[in-house]
Amino acid sequence: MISEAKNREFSDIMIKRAKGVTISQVADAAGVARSSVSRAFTRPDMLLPETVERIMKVAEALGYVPNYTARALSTGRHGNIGLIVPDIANPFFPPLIQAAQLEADRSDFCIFLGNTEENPKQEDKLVGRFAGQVEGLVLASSRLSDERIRAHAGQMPLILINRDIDGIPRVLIDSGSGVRQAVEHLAKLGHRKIVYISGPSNSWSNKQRRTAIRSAAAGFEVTVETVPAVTASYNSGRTAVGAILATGATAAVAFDDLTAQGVLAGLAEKNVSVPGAFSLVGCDDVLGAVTYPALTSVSNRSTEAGRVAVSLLLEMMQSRAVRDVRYVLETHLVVRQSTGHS
Amino acid sequence: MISEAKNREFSDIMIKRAKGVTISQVADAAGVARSSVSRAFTRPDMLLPETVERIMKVAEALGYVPNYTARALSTGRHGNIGLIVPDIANPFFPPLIQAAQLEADRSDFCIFLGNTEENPKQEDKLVGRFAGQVEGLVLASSRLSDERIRAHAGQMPLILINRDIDGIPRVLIDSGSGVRQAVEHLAKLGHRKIVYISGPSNSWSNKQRRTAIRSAAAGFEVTVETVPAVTASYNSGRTAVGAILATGATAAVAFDDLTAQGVLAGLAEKNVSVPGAFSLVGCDDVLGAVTYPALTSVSNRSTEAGRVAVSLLLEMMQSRAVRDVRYVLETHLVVRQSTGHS
DNA sequence: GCTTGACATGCAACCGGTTGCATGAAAGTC
DNA sequence: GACTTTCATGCAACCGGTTGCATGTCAAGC
Repeated sequence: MISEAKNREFSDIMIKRAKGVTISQVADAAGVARSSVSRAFTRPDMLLPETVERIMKVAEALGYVPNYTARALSTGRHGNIGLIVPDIANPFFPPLIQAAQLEADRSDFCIFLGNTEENPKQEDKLVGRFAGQVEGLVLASSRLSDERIRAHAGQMPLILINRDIDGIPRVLIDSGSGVRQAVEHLAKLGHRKIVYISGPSNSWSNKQRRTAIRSAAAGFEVTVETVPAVTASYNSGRTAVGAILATGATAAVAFDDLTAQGVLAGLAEKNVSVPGAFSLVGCDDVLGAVTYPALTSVSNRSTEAGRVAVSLLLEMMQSRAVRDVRYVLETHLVVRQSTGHS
Repeated sequence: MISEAKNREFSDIMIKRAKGVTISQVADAAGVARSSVSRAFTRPDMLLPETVERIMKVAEALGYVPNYTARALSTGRHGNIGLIVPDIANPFFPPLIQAAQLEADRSDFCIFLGNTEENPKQEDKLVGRFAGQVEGLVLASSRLSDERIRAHAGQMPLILINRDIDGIPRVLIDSGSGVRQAVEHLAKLGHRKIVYISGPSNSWSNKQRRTAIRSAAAGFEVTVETVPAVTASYNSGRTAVGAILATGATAAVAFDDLTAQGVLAGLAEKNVSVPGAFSLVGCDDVLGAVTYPALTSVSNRSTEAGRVAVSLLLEMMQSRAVRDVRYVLETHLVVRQSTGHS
């Protein structure tokens, strides 16, 4: 199971790592002041072109690389932004992270990633830990209290994704629009009683979806019952199946695709055919065509959310002002094979 | 689609962010030297308990938070490690990232995440960008050349995941063992000709899997043909189906589950039943029970790989020595429903 | 030919901590 | 009581850059 290289006697070698070349060494070698070397890298227009060239040549030869930490100390700018998510392993987040990173990269910013395991304490700790090292922060689906978020927003530029707090710039994926379409779709298929399989109780999206379902159902003369699934996961969906069937409903909307996937598995175990005997709709559309039957789901716009959040953050950092932005991304229903007539 | 808060007239507010409290302010307020404040936080045993307590009280009252950037500049330790992956959206990586983060967190380290989009240039750029800000680096499935990796390893502690370079500590997921089991499994089911659907040509795992299949096949009197899928993705698997069927093989092993999933879709489109008319094995077991039919796959140990890599890195950073470690994680075949008699 | 201005470069302070060494007071030794 | 030891604290240099201001040079202006 574990194997290491044979030649253990040669295996411990002291590191002879090149202790980074500094600006002073370049300055000496090039016969200029440290400030000139600094300027050659940051404001070459202040120097004679030939001076810049000479410095660059020497720097190159010596293998000089600017030290970002030192630069950050004097300028206050580190070129990093933090991104905190509750669960990287949830397929909703990787595309968001990817998009955020891409957008950050366009402005030469690096992303500090934090994973909170859905734990507010861990989230608080990470924010504190990031504080000195990033210029701004994006909190995706934060599990923190409004007060804590406000407190952190007072310390540094902060953008929220899927969390709606007045006065703090936020990007919201409005799954309400898609969820309403889902209810309408189910109603048209003849379903009269549906279940909402809820997600984490401190999730803004969960509240939003539950509310949207209730209000939409009222309009279509459909009754709704809520069955909790505790966390957003395959297993909690699977174990919720008993409770779901006990309600007598003929269709369900799950908090997210992961939960829906668990429900699909649970239904299959109980030999309830989908969509023959039961219709199921997911949310976030992260599994879509992959499940069997292919899951009808509410589209997600996590990629755009990540991109927009970072772009708003960068703008905010640059203007050094905070605008009360509320950027809403609408969603829609993607019909596949997991829904049918009642 | 886009909505912003109504009260635009109030929306631009200059930031009045608390400009961080410094050690000097705490020192003045507590009537001690800056060094004492510093020690109160880093080596309280050097000070009288009552002095520490007084300093802490003042610091608390002022809302002092140590500046990690400044600390890093003088100590050379920033408490960050970098993790670079080729594609966050590939389900192989999130569990790895999560495990790495968890392990780092246990020692109070933060993770800098980099996504290279499978692009060596981007990877090189990110490494450079991280250089000043992290104490060590983990490169997962690096797409860089051996030379570049060696160069970077000379600059800072570096651990590789799924890349086998002599002299550089590495954690390898040996899919060879699982792949051999897959070939044996297929041979026992009566398959005499199988296809290996290859992945990225610069991927170490790809080479390893291809080699393992060939050598295993020889032992079981099975012939192997290779069909390229260019990148590791759903689409490239799907488009490869024509070429796969053209070989006349009755079974295939795909570079990874994503590719296999695409192949499944492609086969379904062509009305080739799985496992009735064709058997398929994936790799990495990231989709497993989710596909239809449930995919037989080679287990992945990405979680352990992430954990072990970070733990080796931390050890290496502490000892300031580099050991030629080659940590191998074996895999095995997980049989599900996508394989059957020929 | 002297003044003025533009401009390239250098000087030195600063960012916010850390740390080796010096200092001085209290405690211990004979 | 003088002498050493111990130890809490302060001093000041340092980490590697950035930047406002001073300086010196050279060409243009009159």
